Amino acid sequence: MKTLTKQQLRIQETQARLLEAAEEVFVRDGFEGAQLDEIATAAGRSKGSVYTHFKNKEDLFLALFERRTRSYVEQIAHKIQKCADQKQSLAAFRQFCIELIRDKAFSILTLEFKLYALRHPESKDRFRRAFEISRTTTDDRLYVQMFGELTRDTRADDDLALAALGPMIAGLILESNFEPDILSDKKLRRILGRIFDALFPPLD
Amino acid sequence: MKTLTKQQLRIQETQARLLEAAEEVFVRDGFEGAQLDEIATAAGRSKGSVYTHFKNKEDLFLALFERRTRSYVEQIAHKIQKCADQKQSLAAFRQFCIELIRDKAFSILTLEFKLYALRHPESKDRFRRAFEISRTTTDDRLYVQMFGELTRDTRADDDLALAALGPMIAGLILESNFEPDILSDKKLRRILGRIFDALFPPLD
DNA sequence: GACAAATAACTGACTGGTCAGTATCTTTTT
DNA sequence: AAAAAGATACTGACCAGTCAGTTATTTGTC
Repeated sequence: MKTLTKQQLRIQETQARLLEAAEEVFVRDGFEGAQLDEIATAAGRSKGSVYTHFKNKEDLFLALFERRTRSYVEQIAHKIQKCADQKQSLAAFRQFCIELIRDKAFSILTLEFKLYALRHPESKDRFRRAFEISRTTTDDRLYVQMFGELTRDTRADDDLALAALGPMIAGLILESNFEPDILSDKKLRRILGRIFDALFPPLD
Repeated sequence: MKTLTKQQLRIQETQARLLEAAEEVFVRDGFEGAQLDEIATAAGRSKGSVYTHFKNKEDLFLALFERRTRSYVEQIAHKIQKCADQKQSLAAFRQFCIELIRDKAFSILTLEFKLYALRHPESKDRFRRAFEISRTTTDDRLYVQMFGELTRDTRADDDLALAALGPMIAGLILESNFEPDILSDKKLRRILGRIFDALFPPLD
């Protein structure tokens, strides 16, 4: 690892600060509602500085989402890789789902992001790529780790299960973040348990 | 039904037109992005006219959502009531879910609505009430119709099932509307089938 | 004629993006 | 080692465009 110059360090810090502040403001006010001035100020910089590091508001938004997504993908990949068998990795995955669901900021960001992408077809490709990060990376590793090579023949069914799991989690994210008093932690676990059992019946 | 004067008819028409136009624009551009001017023009009226019928932008948005929700609630309630037995009403409900999931405009509206409510605690109560319309009304009727009085003793489990069903559908709405090429109609039906079977196992 | 709906011009606050100038760090020259 | 030259992150004032909401006026119905 090569040492960074003072300037490079400063750049890194500025970008990190801007992204952190951006997350707070974007989550609170949404893309349209967020003001670059406020983000910059919260980051201890000026608005012009945002434009030194990012092309425009959208670019900042995208960078933020990519960073967050990448971080999550790395986390889950790391956890799954440490697991000894399929049962264990399935359990790890389930636990991970709960954490994901409980991450309110990320949930809102994702929603906001999807809505934005939907409404800006001209930049849809860039956004799609950001989502691909999570989909492709996790899916492949999960397949091998959770279902193993053994289940290749029943892959069609696993496909269905995975296809159902995504929406399921998205839905729980919605519900738990928007009506937190309705969906207690205990209930969330029970629901997830039931869903997992239904979608991934134990092999026999 | 009492006959309406010409003026009253005109008012009704104006409101209906405004709401229709509002739906189109709100769905396409989101709450912040939507412009009252465009809504009014699309409705064949002027912006000022919006303010004769609605308090402000938020009020228009809310009215729109309430109308749509109420309409859906009435539809499902009507369909379920026509069913002869529990099995039939469960099937009707499943079919209804598919229609709901495929209603892109309503899906986006709901999301936008939830995000708005989340960010405007001062009017959270009004919004909550709008959601209550669907929750309470459907839940109660569904209980009796789908599970009947017989299952009161196992109600705890049904509670869980219903609690899981909401998010599930919300998730499918998300997935199917934002990545339509991924979730085909056939797959959607299969997923729903699996979920329903898992959540509402046939009584024996 | 009274009253309310509809119009259209207007206002005022707001904000994304720009840019000329400054401060700070790095590289080159002597 | 010091100074000069170069590079670039950063600033902050500014502008042009936008848009929710208001108001004065007109139109149409009962």
